[in-house]
Amino acid sequence: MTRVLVVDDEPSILRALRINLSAREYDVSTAVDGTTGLAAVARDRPDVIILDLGLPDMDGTEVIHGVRGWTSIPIIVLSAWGQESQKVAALDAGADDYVTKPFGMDELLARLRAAVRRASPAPDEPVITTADFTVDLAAKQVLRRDGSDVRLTPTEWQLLEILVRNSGRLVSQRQLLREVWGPAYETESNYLRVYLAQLRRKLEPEPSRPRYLLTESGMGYRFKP
Amino acid sequence: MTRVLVVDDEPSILRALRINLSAREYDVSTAVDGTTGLAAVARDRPDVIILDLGLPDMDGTEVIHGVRGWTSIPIIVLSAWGQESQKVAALDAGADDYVTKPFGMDELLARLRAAVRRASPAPDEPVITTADFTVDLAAKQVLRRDGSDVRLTPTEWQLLEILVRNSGRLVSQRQLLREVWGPAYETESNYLRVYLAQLRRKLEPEPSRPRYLLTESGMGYRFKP
DNA sequence: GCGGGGCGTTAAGGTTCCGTCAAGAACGCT
DNA sequence: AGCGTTCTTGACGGAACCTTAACGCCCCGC
Repeated sequence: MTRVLVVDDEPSILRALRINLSAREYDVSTAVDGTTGLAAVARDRPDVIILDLGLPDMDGTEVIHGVRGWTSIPIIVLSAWGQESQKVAALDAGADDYVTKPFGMDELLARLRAAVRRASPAPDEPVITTADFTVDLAAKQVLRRDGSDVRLTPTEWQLLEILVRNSGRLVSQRQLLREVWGPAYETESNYLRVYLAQLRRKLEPEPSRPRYLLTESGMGYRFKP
Repeated sequence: MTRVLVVDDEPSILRALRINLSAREYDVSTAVDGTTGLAAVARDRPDVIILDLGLPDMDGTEVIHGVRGWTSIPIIVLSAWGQESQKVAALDAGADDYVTKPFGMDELLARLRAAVRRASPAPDEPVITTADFTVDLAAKQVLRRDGSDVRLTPTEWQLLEILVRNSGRLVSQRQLLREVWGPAYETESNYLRVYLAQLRRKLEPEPSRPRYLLTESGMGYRFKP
């Protein structure tokens, strides 16, 4: 769940944001001035900060500098209309975006999504580990326990990937054939026998007695982690 | 020098931006519609794109999608006042920022700086070391173990940089071709064979038996540190 | 006990993919 | 304009890969 920290001294805005963000499955925390805001950043480590420039205790750019001193958490600045120079100063201080009040909630949410998207370029990096090997889907690599890597051909890899992505679940022969070879090959179960044997020879400690790549006779195959 | 591509059909805006950006040491190129804009992106590889949504030939979000399909170059969208929903659509399509016309030049410049700063930080370690050579991404330099530097052509360097930045991960041929030569060359795997051979001749102790620049037949290439 | 279907294994052919070389075109610099 | 570097393009031998067929095994029903 994405964590948002809102730093603003106006209760009405705080309330509006809390309601709208919570409704969209954000985890919201708030602070009413720069000092507690900086403390909250350090404590909560939010994924994104919404910062009002008009704070009672310190200048907005100071808060930005205070945050940028040690982290690159995205900051979206909020402030009253006009104030062109303030805008420039905030962006140059290290803010990521700027929204002028009054603002549309949809726009703020869109900018929020954009900021979070930019900050987290690696959406998922799944690695499946067994007692004998690890499968790294992002790197397209299989490593043995001793660190040596297993060379897989494109077809072998496609097959393994589907089975691993459905870890523990039974995958039917038809589905495997369709996803690897195409819909026209749904009955060529020969291919599966050949390639499963090759995968077992490369991955299983005892290929003749499979521990990870299991056959469910007449139905399909299953990867057991 | 930072390269900026401006896509807009209004000559006055084009002219104003060209003058202001050039004066601030940006390298400016322009395009007057979406089609030539997309072509210019592939050809010029700008560091940032300023895109007007009101183009004569295609919808702005289409242009954004066309760019986001293969690269994450920052996009700053320009458009007439109001149009809240357009704003949201553009940001969700992958734009990085949004400025409404009429805009202050100072604000645009500040947002430009913010976009460039976000896109090109050097947060990770820019030096990769192997037993035979070190790659310094920041200095764009490769040094042999004995200290002599390896001369790489621009294309060789681009290729090596992508592989090194994805150290250990498999990079598909399509991705390499797209990022080095552009989306139109996705099938020219010939180029990869030629340049990989050249890189190996310059970097590998035994070019015919590669240790760092590995081929995965039918899938892509991998840099192994 | 017998036959058949599903599965595992192996190996040979044919196809695709890769490494290598070289020559001409395009580019940049003086 | 001339020169050197770099990029593009084509061809070829060899390696890697996919397809296909054949054979033996096991389990199950008859």
